[in-house]
Amino acid sequence: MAGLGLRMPTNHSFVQRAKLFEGLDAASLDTILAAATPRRVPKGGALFEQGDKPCWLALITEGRIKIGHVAPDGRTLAVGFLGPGEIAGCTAVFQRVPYLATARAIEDSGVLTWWIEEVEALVERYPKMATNAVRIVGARADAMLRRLQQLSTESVEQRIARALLRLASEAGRPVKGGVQVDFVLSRQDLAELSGATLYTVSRTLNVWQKDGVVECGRQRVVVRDFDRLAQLAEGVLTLAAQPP
Amino acid sequence: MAGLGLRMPTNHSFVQRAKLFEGLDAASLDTILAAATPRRVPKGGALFEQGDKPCWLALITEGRIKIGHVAPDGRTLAVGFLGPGEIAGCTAVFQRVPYLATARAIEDSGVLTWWIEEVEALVERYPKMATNAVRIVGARADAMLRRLQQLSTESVEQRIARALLRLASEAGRPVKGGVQVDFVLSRQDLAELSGATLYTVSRTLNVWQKDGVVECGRQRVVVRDFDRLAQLAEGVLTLAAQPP
DNA sequence: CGTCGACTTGACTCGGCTCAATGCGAGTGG
DNA sequence: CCACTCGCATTGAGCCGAGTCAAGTCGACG
Repeated sequence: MAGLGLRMPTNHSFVQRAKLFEGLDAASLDTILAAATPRRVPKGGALFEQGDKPCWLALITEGRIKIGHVAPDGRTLAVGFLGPGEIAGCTAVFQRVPYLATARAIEDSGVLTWWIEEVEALVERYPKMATNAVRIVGARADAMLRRLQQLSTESVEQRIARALLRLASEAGRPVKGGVQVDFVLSRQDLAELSGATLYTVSRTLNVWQKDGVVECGRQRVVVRDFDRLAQLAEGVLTLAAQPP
Repeated sequence: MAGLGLRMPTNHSFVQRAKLFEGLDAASLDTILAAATPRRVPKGGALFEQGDKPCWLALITEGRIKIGHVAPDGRTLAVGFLGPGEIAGCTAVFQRVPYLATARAIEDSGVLTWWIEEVEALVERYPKMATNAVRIVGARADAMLRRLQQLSTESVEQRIARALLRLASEAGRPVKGGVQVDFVLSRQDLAELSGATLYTVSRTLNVWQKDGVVECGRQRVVVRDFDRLAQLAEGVLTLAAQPP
């Protein structure tokens, strides 16, 4: 806690805004913040690894964390990308089961962490946190169910469109002529998010680019036409290989 | 509460064993049971429908409930089948969001229900319930993630094998020469569980039957060889259409 | 300037979906 | 007790979306 200097107020505001601490008064928030350890995670570093027993909860203050799950056969599924204000590790920590995914920084990041013992003590002291946790975990379960539904009924093109739409709205930065996903995003990442191969993602993106829906470069995607991307996601529109 | 007669002790034991009420003392359990309304749900009846605003939580005491999610385009995904001792509706009720799936009785069933207002009052009074709820919802999120992984990386044959394996171990009744899934289970149901079509399920099951792994009839499946079914689930073994 | 990782593109293959026809078992009502 | 019927299940033929593999090209960075 000592030596944080100017960063303290910033951390305070993150804690204040986090859904997990919603409804708590200023004094409680102070106590909670006092129990946190700030950490830096370099690009490529892991916050926790799939299979590790749960040791801490992390509130992201800066940077971007990729949550990924790898199957026994080595194939990877991207669960999501988390940014400032979001919490990583909560399903594992609150359930006291091993992390079911790996959290890795895709750029230099900063987080606040709470040891699992502290989390449990805090929950005991502030029961409101438990009900907040149910909502957070529940929302995650809902999101999974929706993805499951989409994966089993929709085409790859639709799923890629949905993934992009979500990224652009959650982590979009306005640039001239569109909205850019605000972190490095490879074709491989998009493939892992949408349950496709990087080849199919590449082809699809190029077709869309020719039609002006997106503009893309090396590890970078700009959404140019939200409406048409939404239509692609709904399956109303298809651009993926029509005969000449 | 009056007029339950002999059923009371039975209900009590269900409440006692439910994960949601774990760690509560007898007096608390009595209070909780007193707040419950027992209900009968006829075969085909709905306990709640996808999209309804959450009104109650249900603990199943008898019968079998199918949880299904339908996509806008009408295709259905089976989330799972719940039996005695399991709880339906908890993700929606604790989050206070509309039910994201429909719960329908596939045979005449009995449940204990708690109105959402009562649930919230009980949680307020017994904070332990909130932490139990986090675990239940978290386990559901985990299960979804695992299915998502399987759906995006494994073959249809593997997924059907997994679905059957789970059903047989969760709701299996020993019969001579194997374990039978203890409720009516159509090919369509298996398809919705594994993300396949009923045609593929039918074909797959027939191949397995010829090899003695399962035995199946109208809305009925008996697992004869657990080991080989497990191998099929892991992808170590394949029976699905080898050339003569 | 060389190397390496990200990306593109083409050719080929095939698992599993679609559609359509038919079979079969279990209730139901005469 | 039989015939009807309805919903579940089987089976075949055909096709196509998307995965796989193999060569590339391009751009960044040391």
